[in-house]
Amino acid sequence: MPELPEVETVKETLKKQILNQKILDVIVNYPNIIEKPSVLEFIKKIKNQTIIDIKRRGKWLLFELNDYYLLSHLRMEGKYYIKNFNDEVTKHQHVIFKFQDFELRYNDTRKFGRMYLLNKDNIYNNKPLNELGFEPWDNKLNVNYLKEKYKNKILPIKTVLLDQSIITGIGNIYADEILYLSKINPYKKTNTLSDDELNSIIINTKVVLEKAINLGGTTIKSYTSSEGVHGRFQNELLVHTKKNCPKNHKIIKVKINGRGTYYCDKCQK
DNA sequence: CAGGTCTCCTGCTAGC
DNA sequence: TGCTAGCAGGAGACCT
Repeated sequence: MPELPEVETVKETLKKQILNQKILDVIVNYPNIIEKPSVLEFIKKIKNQTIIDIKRRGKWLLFELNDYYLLSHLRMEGKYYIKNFNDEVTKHQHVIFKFQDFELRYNDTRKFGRMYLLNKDNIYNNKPLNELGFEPWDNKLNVNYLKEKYKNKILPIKTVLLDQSIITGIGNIYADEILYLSKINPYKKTNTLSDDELNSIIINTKVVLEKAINLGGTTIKSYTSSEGVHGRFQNELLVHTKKNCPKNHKIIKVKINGRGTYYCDKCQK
């Protein structure tokens, strides 16, 4: 599923493909994908807008247009495909952007993804971007910041790592990997973490996400095909979906706040 | 305010 | 073999 590294990869790929393209028309086959504004207004406003730039904030894709920002969250299964006009439209292709020579199709099996079309000014101070915490590489993400954010949290650290308002971009898979590398038990109450443990989380968040971005980037060449992206990072996972950890201890699978969680109780204390 | 639960969706799978 | 109930999961809504 798309987490920060996949979104970063999608962004870089799309930049090579659709920058400076003008949206001549848009077709919305499943209206619920469009969160704001109404579908009619969305279609009316986006017509004749040109893709000036593509950015990323957390797991959000930001398409900068002349007068608006198109924000797109892929959630579980959202993907973008470049297609020809005469390619068959399959049942999971919900939003189709038509350019002069080809089209961009938003594909989403579970229909969880969402799009916003927002006025260009002040997007970072409005929903949905205004409540996002620091990017993993932001200098302001330090031990003191986490201490302040974590001091009243008695929830398990696994749960809190997924809170996008503190650090943005960590998803379920990477949370498990970060905690393994940090040698922290996912059940550990967030407000009991030591400074060293907080520092480990900050460092390993960057390590895990950077590695995933690099691996995703290497396989992105196949992205323009109808097959989509198959990042290689999943071959590098240490605990998530694994039977044994790198030290060959048995991995435990549990549910923490409804999320499948893999960890090693010998390596993670 | 913090935390718990429900909801949205569909493809896949365990179990009969 | 074929059917179905149940599960997975990011994030917002709603409740306590």
